[in-house]
Amino acid sequence: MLLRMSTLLLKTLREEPADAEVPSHRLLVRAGFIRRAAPGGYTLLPLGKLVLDRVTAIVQEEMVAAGGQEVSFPALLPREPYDVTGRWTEYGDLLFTVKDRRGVDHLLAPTHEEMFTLLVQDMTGSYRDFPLLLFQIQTKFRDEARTRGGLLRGREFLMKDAYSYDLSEAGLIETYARMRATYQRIFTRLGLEHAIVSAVSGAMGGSASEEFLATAEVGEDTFVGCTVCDYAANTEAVTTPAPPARAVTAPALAVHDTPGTPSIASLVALANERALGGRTDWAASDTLKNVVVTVHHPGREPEVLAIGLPGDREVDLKRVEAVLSPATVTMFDDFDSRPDLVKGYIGPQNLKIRYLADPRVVPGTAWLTGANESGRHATDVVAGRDFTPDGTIEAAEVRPGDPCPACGDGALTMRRGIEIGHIFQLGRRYTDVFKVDVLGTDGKAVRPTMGCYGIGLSRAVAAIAEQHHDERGLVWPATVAPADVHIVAAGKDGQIEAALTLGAALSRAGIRVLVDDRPNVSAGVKFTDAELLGIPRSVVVGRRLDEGYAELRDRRTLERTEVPLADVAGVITRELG
RNA sequence: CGGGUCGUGGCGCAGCUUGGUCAGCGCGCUCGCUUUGGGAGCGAGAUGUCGCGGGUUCGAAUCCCGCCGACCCGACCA
Repeated sequence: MLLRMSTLLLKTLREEPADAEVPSHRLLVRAGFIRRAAPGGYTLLPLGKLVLDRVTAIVQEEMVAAGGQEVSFPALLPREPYDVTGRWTEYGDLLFTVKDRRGVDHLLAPTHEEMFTLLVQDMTGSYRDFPLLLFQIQTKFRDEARTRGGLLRGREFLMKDAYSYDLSEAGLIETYARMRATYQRIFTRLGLEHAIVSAVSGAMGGSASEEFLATAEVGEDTFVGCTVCDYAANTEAVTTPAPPARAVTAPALAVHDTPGTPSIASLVALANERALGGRTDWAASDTLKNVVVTVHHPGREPEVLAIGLPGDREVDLKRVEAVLSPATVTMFDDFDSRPDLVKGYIGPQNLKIRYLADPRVVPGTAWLTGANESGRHATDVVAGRDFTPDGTIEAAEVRPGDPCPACGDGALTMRRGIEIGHIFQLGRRYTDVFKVDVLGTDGKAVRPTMGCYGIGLSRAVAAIAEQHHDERGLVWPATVAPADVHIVAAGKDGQIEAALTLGAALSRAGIRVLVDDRPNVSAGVKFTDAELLGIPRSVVVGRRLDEGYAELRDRRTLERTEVPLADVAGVITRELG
């Protein structure tokens, strides 16, 4: 490959695009890799397309090596299969739907579980056809409420989605493990530093679920790690270690007048002021905060639910929803209709609604909490004596410094990441609804169990840019760079010709070459552009050409070395290994 | 979907409060000459439905209403 900048469709921008905020978006636009074309949609320019193709090739290669077979479905699909699985409605506003000229409903697919499963149903019949691992690389559509970050979150994006079909749980577990290892290889080859975090499986159902997060400050996902062990998890999936139950030593429950204290802060202040229970060292963590939420179970009446947690913690509704999935949860606000729920003064004693408590609320713990009367609170409200929760719930926000649930020794740290991959054991949700049965070795029907494995390819390009840049521009990993070497003809006279001659020689040796052969462009501009474009090595054919020397530059370290022109091909070939 | 900021040549911006030589600046682009190792110099040029639609007015980039779009925060997010 030999690209000449004199004819390449490329325009680098000297100034920052005003509508780009995150580094990857800014640099990809400024360096001429992408250009916005539609709300949440980007045109890949020649250089951007080269990078995406290299990313895609790596993914294809590893998927095939893992036993995957590539297929390709239409992106425009009929409604019916999605009605069968319920996703036409369950997917909600995120689903891009279209009507054809006859008014018939179609959708622009966000994922393809239905189509893959129907294909498997159509083309298999015997245990001999399994296990099966199919994948495709397809444009996916989601009517995102808010697109952001250029390629990071668009309404249209390129995704590799794979689905495995096994006839046994053991087979699924084995396939899942193989895909997990494959993903680690893929992301390592892409140069992406990543964490594998346990995730909740969400509305898709299924048991094991892990997300691959490329660490980046601009990432939308917060995940926790441990200072001691290798635990990593999405905040939704973090479990709280429960302290051991205690013997009841607290005195009997006592009710106090606490006027004007509907908030934890005001309650703690008043409790100390009045020395409730003889104490003046009340802290928010001594109080039990009781929050009322409305749980919207699909197809059922909403449930009003109370959640108890230490008063120094906020409720994290995402964590609550993760537990109660597929139900959605909102804060309850219709206190007028429930005189039994006294806003600001709710206690767990004698509640008429279901009450779930934070795991820290173990039997024997004594709390300062509401007395279920306006302007009154109670001290020494003891779990297991004065109230018994209907269960525990992971509702409290996770904080840095919280104890690690895995090793118990370390503290949790919080970092941000870009979700670039997600794998999970889907189970039989889809094979059940489509009644996919095949004959087993004993002649009896067996229902395959599924795994699902996705990688956002266009997003991965952005994630790579996010992790590999400096103040001068992009710094592509060699594995995905649009070219292996960037030859800069720095000056006048024969330098452009010499650069092109060198480029042709390298190209013949199988090296991807970009030559800056633009006439009448000053060396300074060419150097700046080379640094912005981020091709890992460049060769400057310039002032020492007459002496037979070129200059090699390393984009990452910015190191320069003089090399005899005749040796350039050899040096680069050696570096490429 | 809520809150905020913003839409003016390809890009970055000024002008808007106070309607009337305000359609302007820098970069980029074209042509000529010079220059050529760190975003060159001089000269001459081209490029705008001022996001879209309606309204007010003798007159609207400027005021009013509606819509669309972008970005940020939040909600949402296989």
